[in-house]
Amino acid sequence: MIDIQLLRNDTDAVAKRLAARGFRLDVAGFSALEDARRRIQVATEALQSERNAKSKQIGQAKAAKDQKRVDEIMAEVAGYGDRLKQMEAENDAVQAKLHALVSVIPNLLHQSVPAGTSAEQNAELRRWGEPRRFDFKPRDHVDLGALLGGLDFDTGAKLAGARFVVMRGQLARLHRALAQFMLDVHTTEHGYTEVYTPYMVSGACADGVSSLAKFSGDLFKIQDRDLYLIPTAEYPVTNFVRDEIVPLEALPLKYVCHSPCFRSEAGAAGKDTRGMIRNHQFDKVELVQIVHPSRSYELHEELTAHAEAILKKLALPYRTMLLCAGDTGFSSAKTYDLEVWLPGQDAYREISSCSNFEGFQARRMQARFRNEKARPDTLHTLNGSGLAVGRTLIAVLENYQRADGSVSVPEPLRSYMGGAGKITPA
RNA sequence: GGAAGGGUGGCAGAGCGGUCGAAUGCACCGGUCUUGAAAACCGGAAGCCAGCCAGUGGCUCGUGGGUUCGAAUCCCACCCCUUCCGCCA
Repeated sequence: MIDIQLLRNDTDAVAKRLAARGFRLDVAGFSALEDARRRIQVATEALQSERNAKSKQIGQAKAAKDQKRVDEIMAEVAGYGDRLKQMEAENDAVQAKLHALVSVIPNLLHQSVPAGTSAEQNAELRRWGEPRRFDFKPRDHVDLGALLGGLDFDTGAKLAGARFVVMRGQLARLHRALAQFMLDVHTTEHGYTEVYTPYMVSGACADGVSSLAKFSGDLFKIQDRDLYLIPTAEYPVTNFVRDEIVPLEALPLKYVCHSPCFRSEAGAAGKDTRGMIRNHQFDKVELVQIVHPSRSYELHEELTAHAEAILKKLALPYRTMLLCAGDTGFSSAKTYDLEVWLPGQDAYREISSCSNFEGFQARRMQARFRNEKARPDTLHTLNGSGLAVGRTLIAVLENYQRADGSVSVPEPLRSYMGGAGKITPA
């Protein structure tokens, strides 16, 4: 949620900043609603105050055994109940309307975010690694998977439909090795605490990190229950601090979580249908940081570097993109995407997304810390993939393939693979 | 699934219709004392919202409703936790 005070005090400026990301704020509508809210809330609270004062007097009169005085005041308060009930209902209604309006407003963008409406306008900040030159025509992961006998999309489809995969043998093991490797690096080298969480969260948690009203269609919901399959471990992990006041000295909190992710891909029909680039279920190792507002941008850079470190250790060429205004997600103030080189697609493809949400999620979640003046204050939240395991598997297969269809195992993964140096066709 | 008990401030734990947003203890912060610390003593301190910013008002004792002039206290529903039994990875 954006800062409601800021929205009230400087509505036009906020509207202008929102326009930068293509969101049109109905300024007149908001102002009218806000005026009504102020009027009704003030009036309601004034009447409540009066009621409370008189009730207190009744109590005092009763204590003084002054029955005459009690009857007098009771007569005065006679009509209050109904009037109050009506005003409170009116107040609730306008508050709900206002909340509904404000909760679907996206975050304000950081000033470093470039203008733009689509991914084409994202800014490439840096490249690392040289895409390998093949002396044969490189296969994509689907062909490699078929050759190696470890990626089975037919059985995935038989079990659950399109956008599901079954992995077998050495490829299943490589997939596991990647997740283990990432967890080990982040815990031992980058200072994260490993966590294991539920793979379903309540609607309140979902609404804490994003807008459930706006994006519930992207999630798989459990029938007849207020539970959603998580689309990323960001959902459970960030909510660790919901409704909490974190002590200052505990910051920053740094968590790493390996989990499956479930996405309906509702708006992606026909996109990336080949292979396992875009599945309904995939594994991801997620980095989450809960930080002091004064350090969020510094730590955002650090977190991004932590994700990049995995790509470097695996010697996978990648580039770092700064998303433009139109491509930055609802809750984010600033997002870096890491794109890995995929020879099979002859393109860089997203493998990690690292965002600074500033206080946007924290305000939705009521996640606070006790600041230097011992007052509750809004936290900042960060997260990033470190990395998407399925896509990393694709990247390893495609970048490490040999002419005969076998695949070398990157050095850092060999100890996780029982020392195997390569994977060969079955 | 069955039975019982319980959800109150950072924690523990009173209160069970009326100056209760809440006793008390621990922890915490400030002060006195001390060479310093501890102990002792004195004092302070919940969160959210609104505001014509005042030592102002409202809301909050799991959540939502109800009764009442007045609810942490009474009634209803729901959620969650604990223990026991059953079942089970």
